[in-house]
Amino acid sequence: MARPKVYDPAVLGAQMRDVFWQKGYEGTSLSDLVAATGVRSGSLHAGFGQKSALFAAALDAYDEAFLGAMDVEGRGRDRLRHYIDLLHNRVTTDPAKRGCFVIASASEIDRHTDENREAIQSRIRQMQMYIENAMEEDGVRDPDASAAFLGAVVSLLTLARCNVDTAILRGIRDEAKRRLG
Amino acid sequence: MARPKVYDPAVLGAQMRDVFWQKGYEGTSLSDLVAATGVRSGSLHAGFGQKSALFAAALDAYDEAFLGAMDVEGRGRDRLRHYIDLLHNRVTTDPAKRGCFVIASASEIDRHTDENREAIQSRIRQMQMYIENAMEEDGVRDPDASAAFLGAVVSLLTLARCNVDTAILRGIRDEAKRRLG
DNA sequence: ATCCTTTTTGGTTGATTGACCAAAAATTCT
DNA sequence: AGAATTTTTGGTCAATCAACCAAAAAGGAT
Repeated sequence: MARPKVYDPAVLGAQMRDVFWQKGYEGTSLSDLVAATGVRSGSLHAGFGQKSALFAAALDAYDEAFLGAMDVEGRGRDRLRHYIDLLHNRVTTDPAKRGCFVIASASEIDRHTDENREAIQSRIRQMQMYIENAMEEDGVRDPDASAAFLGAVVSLLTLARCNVDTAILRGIRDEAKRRLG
Repeated sequence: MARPKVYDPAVLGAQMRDVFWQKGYEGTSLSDLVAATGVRSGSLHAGFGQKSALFAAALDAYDEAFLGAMDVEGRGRDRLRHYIDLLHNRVTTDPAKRGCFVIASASEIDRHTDENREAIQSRIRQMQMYIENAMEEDGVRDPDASAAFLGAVVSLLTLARCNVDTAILRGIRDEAKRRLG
């Protein structure tokens, strides 16, 4: 009884995610989004809301890549070893060197709305809990080791954008695995 | 034989540094800079050049805080232990939670000019060499340990902005020191 | 005191930004 | 076919952006 949407909100979210991912929040304009999606600004506003809502949708579309990727095989610290291998591999083979959308967004967290700020921080907290839970599968509760592992993930994803020597990224990965015992 | 500058370029650089530091590169406008410095945009352009040159000056004004702070007492890995203590302390007591200007700039590195991109990366490289040199003072050459320490610094400075549990920041600091032996 | 040089002022520029809206188009249901 | 409903189109809107410039102001040198 109504005109159907011509775009798929899910693929639209993914397209916007890629733009925000590469250009940052302030760095992407509405017209950037229009150019990347082929959807006019009027439709974007009607379908989602203002810019901050577009970003929220982009963040949702990223979950599969960041938190979803944590569903990796193994148990306990084995899963963490596989996870950081996966991250390192993904990050070093990305020709665009985009690093991680969440971490990049965290670095410009001041410029987000309260709502999106919370959404970003929540994802980092989820990462922290994922790490702690994985270690507890081995009966290990070591807050400092968890923090160090989270730090390794964060630094890996940050430095991936910076053209640093690849030996550094490898070193961070290997040390993180070594520390797990 | 000419009208003297009414502003001190050094303090002007420091003022601009603080604005860029808090708001990011794209996030700060010329009028932000004018408001913070009291110097009109015409003078800024005449004295420095376009926006990217203003940022370069701000980056220079930061060196004392980032690389200059590495002149901490001790030798070898002792110096690294003091350094990360200093960083942790500085970062956790900053009410504005600004983290590190260089790391924050690295996260939006795509949006900088080639020149500033290089300036940012160069500072990270300097940090890496500082770490390696410090370890070599103890006769230790351990690229993975250096990478891990650099990772700890980067993650500490990144997460400092994100309202994460302070225990995480402490954990990252302590693990970095522990790994040094 | 007057010239000379440089800084500063105060403004304009054209482009771009995010936000919004009314009218046209598209589709399903009756 | 026509009514109802939603999306899309294409545009406007004020605000802001970075960049630049001519003229006024401020000294130091002579």
